[in-house]
Formats: sequence, structure tokens, C-alpha cells
Amino acid sequence: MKIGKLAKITGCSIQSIRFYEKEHLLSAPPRSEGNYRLYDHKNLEQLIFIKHCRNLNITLAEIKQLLDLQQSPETQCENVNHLIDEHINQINLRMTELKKLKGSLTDLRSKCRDNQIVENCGILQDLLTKPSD
Amino acid sequence: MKIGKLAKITGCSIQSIRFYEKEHLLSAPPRSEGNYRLYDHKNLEQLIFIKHCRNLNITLAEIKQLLDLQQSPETQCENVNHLIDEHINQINLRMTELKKLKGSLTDLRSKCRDNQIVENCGILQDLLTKPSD
DNA sequence: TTTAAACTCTATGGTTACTATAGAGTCAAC
DNA sequence: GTTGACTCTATAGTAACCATAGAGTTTAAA
Repeated sequence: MKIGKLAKITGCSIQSIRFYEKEHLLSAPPRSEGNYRLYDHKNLEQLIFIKHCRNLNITLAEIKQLLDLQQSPETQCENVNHLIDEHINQINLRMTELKKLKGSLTDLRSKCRDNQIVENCGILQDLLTKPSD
Repeated sequence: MKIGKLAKITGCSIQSIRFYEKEHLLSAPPRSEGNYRLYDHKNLEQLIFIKHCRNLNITLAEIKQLLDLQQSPETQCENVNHLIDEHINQINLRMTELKKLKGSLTDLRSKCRDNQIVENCGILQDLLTKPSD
């Protein structure tokens, strides 16, 4: 299977696939006579794993850790659990931040009714003076 | 006022300030004999404005728009309102995404109890097979 | 058989909003 | 006169790709 097909199956872009290979997340496949990458089922599996992780916002560095762990099936998997727990934590933090931000923006938005001229715009005035963290 | 003091007052880093200047968000101040940047109250105001916007996650490109608008005080400010509305929208979208993501991760996390070996880890197994978008 | 379209290759540069560093110059105090 | 704190420019790095150029390869149709 050539790279275009792999891309279509997995929903990754061709550039991403080559990028993952360069970053050693994906093992380098053999090449055809014309120097095209030729992928097999194993590569496909690996890429799907990566894609799933990316869909969950897991970073490439973390995916590398997970792939390393898969190489030693007898070790304890507490690191895997910890990694996922950490991500859930991050999301909670981010959501709290976003809620605050939304509050600030909503507050700011209420400072200006439509159809003002810039000079009288309460939003711009607020941005000039108020800290809004 | 030299750059260090401006940085301290505003809470921006010195590099950020120079970066904003390079990007034309901050007007280039006059220089001392020794080529040091010398800021006045006007520059301070401008930087505070930028800082407030950044605290609200407004991008540099958008800040540039807002600064441009300030230059023509007689135009309608609907663009300002629209910009803020859009940001509130973005936050809502992002929060929805994050909620879904958290659901997926929590689900995934439940697949493995602690103290398993990697080979039996339900999390890694799920990542290999399940789509989890 | 030629040739055009579709695919792939590498290498490079761009994205966002900075941070970090190197190496040099400036300024004030002791 | 020298130490230390400050500033200058220029460059490279960050994350995770995307876009492009310019070249080569393969497949299909004319």
C-alpha cells in the first residue's frame, strides 16, 4: 500500500505520515523500486494507534512513550493510567480557564451596544483601562 | 522609561515587547544615545491595551485590527462587537470539544485498573482498536 | 507509443506567540 | 577601572503540522 492509500484509510495527511516517520513514531517502511514507501498491515495498525491518541489530544512525545511501553509488554502499565489521568486533569484546568475567559468576554461585550462609533465604544474603552484577567 | 521598567509595570516580558514592536503592534519608541528604547506614557497605554487583549486570548492579528480601528474614531464599532462575539463563540465550541474529549478519556481510563502489566492494559488495547473521536 | 494525469519523492519555509541564547555594547556605582 | 546590571541585535527553538517547489515515477488514455 502506498502512502496515499494509507492516508485515505486513516484520515491522516500524507505530510503527517512522513512527519511521524521522521519523528520515529512510525517505523520506516521498505521502498519500491521507484523509491515509494510501501506500507503493510502492521504500519497501518501503528498509524491508527497514533491517530486515536491524537484524537484524544495526546502529544507526540507521549505517544512515543506509549509506543515504547508496548515494546515491553511485561512492565506495569501504571504510567499509561497516569498519563490518561493527567490529560483529564489538564482538560479540567483548561475548562476552568475557559469559563473564566468567557465570563470576562461576556462582561466586556455588555459594555457596548451595537451601532456606536469607535470613539464611544465601551469595549475599546474597557480594554484601554481595565485589567480583565 | 527603559524597556525593563515597562516590562515590569505591564507584566510583559522584554522579548515580547520587542516582538510587538517588530510586528508593528507597538510603535517604535525613540532611542537614547546608547540606542536604548525610551518609552513614554503613550507607549505604556498601548502596551497595556495589548496585554488586556492577550489576557482575553485575542490574537495579535485581531489586536492589530482593534488598534487600527482606534485610529479612526468615527467609524462604526460593529467590528469590535463582532470580534468579541466570535471569541465567545470560539470558547463555546472549544468547551464542547473538551467535554467530549473528557468523556472519551474518562471512558478510556475505566478500561484499566491499576497494577496491570502492559500486555493486559485495557487502555492500550482500546487505543489500538477503537476510534474514540 | 507518446503523452498527460495522478501520484510520490526530498527539502525548505511558514504558521502562533513567544522564549532562550550568544555575543556585544552601555551605563552607574564603587 | 572594573564590576554588575542593563540593553542591543540576531538567531534558533517550541508543537504539530501545512504548503510549496521542483523533480522523478507510475498508470491510463489517445
